[in-house]
Amino acid sequence: MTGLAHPDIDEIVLSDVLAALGDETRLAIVATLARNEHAAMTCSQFLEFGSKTALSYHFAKLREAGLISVRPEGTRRLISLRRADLDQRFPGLLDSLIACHAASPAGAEP
Amino acid sequence: MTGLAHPDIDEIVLSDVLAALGDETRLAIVATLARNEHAAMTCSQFLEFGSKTALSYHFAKLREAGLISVRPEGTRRLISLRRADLDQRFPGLLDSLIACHAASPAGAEP
DNA sequence: TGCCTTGTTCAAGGTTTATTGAACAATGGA
DNA sequence: TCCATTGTTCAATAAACCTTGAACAAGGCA
Repeated sequence: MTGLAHPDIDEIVLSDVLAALGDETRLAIVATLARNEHAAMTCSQFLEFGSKTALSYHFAKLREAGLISVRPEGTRRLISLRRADLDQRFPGLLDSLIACHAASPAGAEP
Repeated sequence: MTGLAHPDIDEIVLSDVLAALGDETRLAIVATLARNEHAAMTCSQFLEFGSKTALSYHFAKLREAGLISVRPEGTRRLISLRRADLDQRFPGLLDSLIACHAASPAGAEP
């Protein structure tokens, strides 16, 4: 088992975080996670954003950048935003990003 | 002349901005511009970050993403952060990003 | 005029990215 | 046990990325 590597808090790199979010799909995933921080979300709840394979790829990107944590639970994976870790490493950044995305989502008025 | 196209304020896209900043070189360029917002900067002041050609490429990326404006002046180009435009489009984002970068620059302690 | 400086463009190259479909592993329930 | 569900891995592909060096354009100054 390779074991679902997550970077430590102080291994989270700003440019990696921004590169991970510099993609509409991953930005939408993170925004969705932020909107549902109370609930535990699984990969299959994001199928509107892409195929299973594509999602697996994007979740790996987000996990390696330190944005999300992935915890196996039975046959599925519970996904969550690393809100506390990110707030500690980059205070205010996540809120700022999410507010900006909410104010101008990808599919704004034509 | 193709004419140095700059996106309008409402054409600036969040994921494009983040993708542009998801690169150490461009992040460092923007941080430098933010630190010297009073002065007018030219391309050659950034040679520590890469070759002429590489810089030309990165400046084009930043310009197309809406982060900087480039104004020809004689034989050189005056580069500036689109601070006001960005603050209008994404309030607080630029300050947040710059603060995060300043708190954990690329070349932190080994 | 001629030269120097500043910066762009081009073609080439190697790397990384994002997507797809097929095959696989593991859990859980009938 | 068999089967459905969940999600990963693999190989392949097309596109985008970043860097390089050589060549070019244009302004300023002698």
